Amino acid sequence: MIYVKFEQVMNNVEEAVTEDELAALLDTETNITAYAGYEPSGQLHLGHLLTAYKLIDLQSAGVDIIVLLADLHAYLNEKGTIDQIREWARHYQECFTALGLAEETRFMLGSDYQLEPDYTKLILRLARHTTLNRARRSMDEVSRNAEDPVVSQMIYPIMQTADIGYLNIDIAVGGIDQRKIHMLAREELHSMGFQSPVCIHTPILLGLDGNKMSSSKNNLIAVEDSPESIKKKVDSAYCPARTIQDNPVLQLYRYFIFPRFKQVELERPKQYGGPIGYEEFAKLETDFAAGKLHPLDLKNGAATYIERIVGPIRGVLYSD
RNA sequence: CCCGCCUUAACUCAGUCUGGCAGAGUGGUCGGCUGUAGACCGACAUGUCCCCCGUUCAAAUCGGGGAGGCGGGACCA
Repeated sequence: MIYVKFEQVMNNVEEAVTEDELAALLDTETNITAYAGYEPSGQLHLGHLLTAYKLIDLQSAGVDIIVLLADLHAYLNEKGTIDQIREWARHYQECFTALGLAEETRFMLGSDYQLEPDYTKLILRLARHTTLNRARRSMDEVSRNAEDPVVSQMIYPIMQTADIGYLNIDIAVGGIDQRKIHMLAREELHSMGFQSPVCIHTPILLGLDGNKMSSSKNNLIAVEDSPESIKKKVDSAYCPARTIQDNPVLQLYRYFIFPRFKQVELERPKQYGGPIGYEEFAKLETDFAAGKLHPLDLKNGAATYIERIVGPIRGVLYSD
């Protein structure tokens, strides 16, 4: 049973640091806590879902879940005014609830505790032990302006470290872009007498155009996208025939569709072979690589199934 | 506190000396070619020229004031 839990938690994960520690944690009887933090800014998109679904995996493995709506982090990272960010935070919580996190999930707003004296002291201790170079490098993948960083962006990683210690987190979940901050946290927390968190890192999705995902380039699918919008975005996605390397449409199948549907049925015009079904991603990928599956049929199916995943979330969001 | 440089399209930047319709590349949108997208070809759209005041028939451009960024200097009993 434990092995099954571990397999589920490790599915579609870029890395776990370390797998042994993770297995040991899942093996314990005592309650353990996992968390992921999100900067509330911009629409929630498929990239966010990757970590959110990982939290759900952990939840079903018996782990307590904290979702941190990191309003102060977003502020420190120049994502907007506090008021704008709070507005997004409310929206994020609605989205996370809608997408299937269980009722007992704890949602926390960073500012609810990050201004407490004890927390502040922890920040100062961490500041005392963290070099500027280390803090800056840890933010390379997280901050937008790699050059000309502001001091607040140096506070960001030590606050994230403080969160993990302060909230007694056993497992920190995040995209692989969080890696350097998490490694800093493991090192610093350990040397300061806290336990180091196990870290689970999900892949960073490629944008639909094959480049880095960016809200400003409109190459991502948001949970609020209409079926028409999803269809249009998938249609225009980069998808060279027989190429499985860095193919954003195949990513949709790997990370979203197959984990949720046991049987995937793709429509296809008779002249090209008629409908075809798959039970696992590997087989679909092999067929695509062999040229047995045309990109357009792949896209049509992806749009249909992604809508089936995102549609219900959108439905809950707009039900009131 | 002092000195120098920078700020123009979503991005990177020309243009400022010598005032005269706001530019290029990348990106974007639309179309053609492909049973998808990309590539390629064709077309289209970019805008608070950092802000304010002044000079002028006319200011991105000249003068004054200010803001933000970058670099240096000075201070270091």
